Amino acid sequence: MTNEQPARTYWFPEREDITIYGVLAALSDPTRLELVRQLATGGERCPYEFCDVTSKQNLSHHLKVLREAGLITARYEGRKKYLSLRRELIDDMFPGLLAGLLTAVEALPQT
Amino acid sequence: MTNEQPARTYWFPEREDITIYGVLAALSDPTRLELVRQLATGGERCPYEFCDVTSKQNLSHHLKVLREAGLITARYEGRKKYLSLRRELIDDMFPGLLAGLLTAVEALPQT
DNA sequence: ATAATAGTACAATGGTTATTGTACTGTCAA
DNA sequence: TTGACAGTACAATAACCATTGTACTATTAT
Repeated sequence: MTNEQPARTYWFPEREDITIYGVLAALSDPTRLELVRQLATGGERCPYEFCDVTSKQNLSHHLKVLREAGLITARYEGRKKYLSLRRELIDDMFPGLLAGLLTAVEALPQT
Repeated sequence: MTNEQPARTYWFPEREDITIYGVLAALSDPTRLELVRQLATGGERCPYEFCDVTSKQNLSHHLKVLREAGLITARYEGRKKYLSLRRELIDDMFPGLLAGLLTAVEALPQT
């Protein structure tokens, strides 16, 4: 049988569902901050490209946290899944926040 | 007997002890974000001026978290204690972070 | 001295969360 | 069909944390 929809679909928060507390809490974890850093500097990524960051179960968990906080979105192309930062939205809601954060993260001693 | 020192002295982190993770974690709590907001907009404050934010024990706890994260410092003048943001240090280490954050917090629907 | 004020220390509790192991679904290549 | 790959769901555990209650210290005012 045919399935026109992507294999799995999730809930993504709208603008009014996103809070500064949720965003900050999502960003306050080293693993998630690293994911955000790579998405910010490298653009779209597939989840399996983050396998060196942590285990796949934990990766799935952290991606869920980032998604529910409103920080990332996903695009399905064929059978592949591409993650990306919701940069315009976050920059519009919290101007300077991501920029300042990424500047600080890039200046960290060890990548 | 005389006591030349302030009644209580604490450890305050130096620049090399301050991490982006600690700062973000400290800022990801609504209570602490409110304290930081008031310190940023109103300048120096005495702890008892925050009694309307939460209980004094909890206030003491959150101020400790903010202090150990490197976000605030204290000045003793006579018997009074004045809290303030370590604004120059944070702005130097994480440019744009506090500014973007405070912009977002000030834009929140309810203060 | 006594009471009031400002602040902290400590224990307890309930809730959250990061991590791991196991198991499952769906897709692709052989 | 079989196996490998990509990803998720769920349970369990351990750690962390926000909050509150009780008790304590130190200082000031009466």
